[in-house]
Amino acid sequence: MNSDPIIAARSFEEAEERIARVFQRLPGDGQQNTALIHLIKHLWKWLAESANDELGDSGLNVVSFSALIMLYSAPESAVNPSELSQCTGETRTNMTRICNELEQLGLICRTPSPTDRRRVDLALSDKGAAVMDELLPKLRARSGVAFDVLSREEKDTLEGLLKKLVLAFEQQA
Amino acid sequence: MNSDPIIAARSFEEAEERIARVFQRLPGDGQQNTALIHLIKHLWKWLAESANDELGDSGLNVVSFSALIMLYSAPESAVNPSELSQCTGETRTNMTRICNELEQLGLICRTPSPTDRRRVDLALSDKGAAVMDELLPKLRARSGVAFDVLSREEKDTLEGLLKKLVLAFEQQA
DNA sequence: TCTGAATAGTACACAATTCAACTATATCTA
DNA sequence: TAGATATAGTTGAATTGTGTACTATTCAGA
Repeated sequence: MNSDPIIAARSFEEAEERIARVFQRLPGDGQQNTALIHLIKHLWKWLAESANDELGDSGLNVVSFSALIMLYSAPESAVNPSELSQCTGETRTNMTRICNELEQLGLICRTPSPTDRRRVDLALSDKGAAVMDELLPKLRARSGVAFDVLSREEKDTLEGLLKKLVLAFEQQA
Repeated sequence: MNSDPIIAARSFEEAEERIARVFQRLPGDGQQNTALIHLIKHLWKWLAESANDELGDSGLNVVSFSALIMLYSAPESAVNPSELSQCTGETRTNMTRICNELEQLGLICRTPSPTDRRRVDLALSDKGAAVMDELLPKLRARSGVAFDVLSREEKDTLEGLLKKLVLAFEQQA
């Protein structure tokens, strides 16, 4: 889809070489932390690029899609833009804009909260649910292919380590 | 620094709850992959926000800083914008703009490559090196605090798993 | 060696995101 | 209960990043 993809390694060897090259240039202590940061960044960039690619002509991108996931997965309960921005890691400002888009696409409905007049309750529309029914399997398949290089145990280990880091980071903030 | 920080968990419990909440809303198969994606995204967002915060009033952000790291770590060899964009994961377009900024700040020098007349050789200026001498320890300290929740063995494991994923992803692309 | 394909760098328009500020409402506390 | 403080949502300006297209140069193969 992109004419100038960010990550364009052609082969296993090329990718390894690139990583090694980056590491060579980061001497001294703290090297491993820096390496981990680079890996995490590249991973996220790839995941985002890949998802955006798959979403293609749906009019969605990875951010609006992740907002829809949250609504899709909790159809019974009301969700507010602020919660959404917390869950997705986007700013509230950006979430407002994303909700505008999603509303214009007819994928979500905004209604004033009956209990807190500052709030807006968000919900998937029928059309929104249908779109997600179609898109979710596609996206899962795409990321699944790559994640399947890890065994079940490795995924569990990775999840544990990443959670540990996220919690440490957030505790620090 | 930011008035509206993306990640604003107040406590360990709150963060755990938030993660659990996200996971609750992602039923079905592929759940773990989605969980991993969310963790990676949040981690990268936190790292970027944290670094940007530390960079503060230096006039740099996490992207221009990572470009400078590459130049700082290879002072002897010439580096081109394209290499830089590969290493940092930014588009070439963006790297051009970043180099413009860095040049205006007097942190880097652009000289035409003597061997390939399409290329531009980039190098840190003395001022650029001085700035990095000052900033690098700060940034390393900041990220170190959080990464230190992991033992040496855990970091090695994490690095191994992340590398495996990056390579798998890039191979697929 | 000539020609077509690939690469490096860039400019410009456009898209996405953030920052700062504001209104309205709710909550907390003296 | 009054006043201060915090939260929810939004807007407009500014920043940051991308898509497309272009020139110049190099490279690879007929």
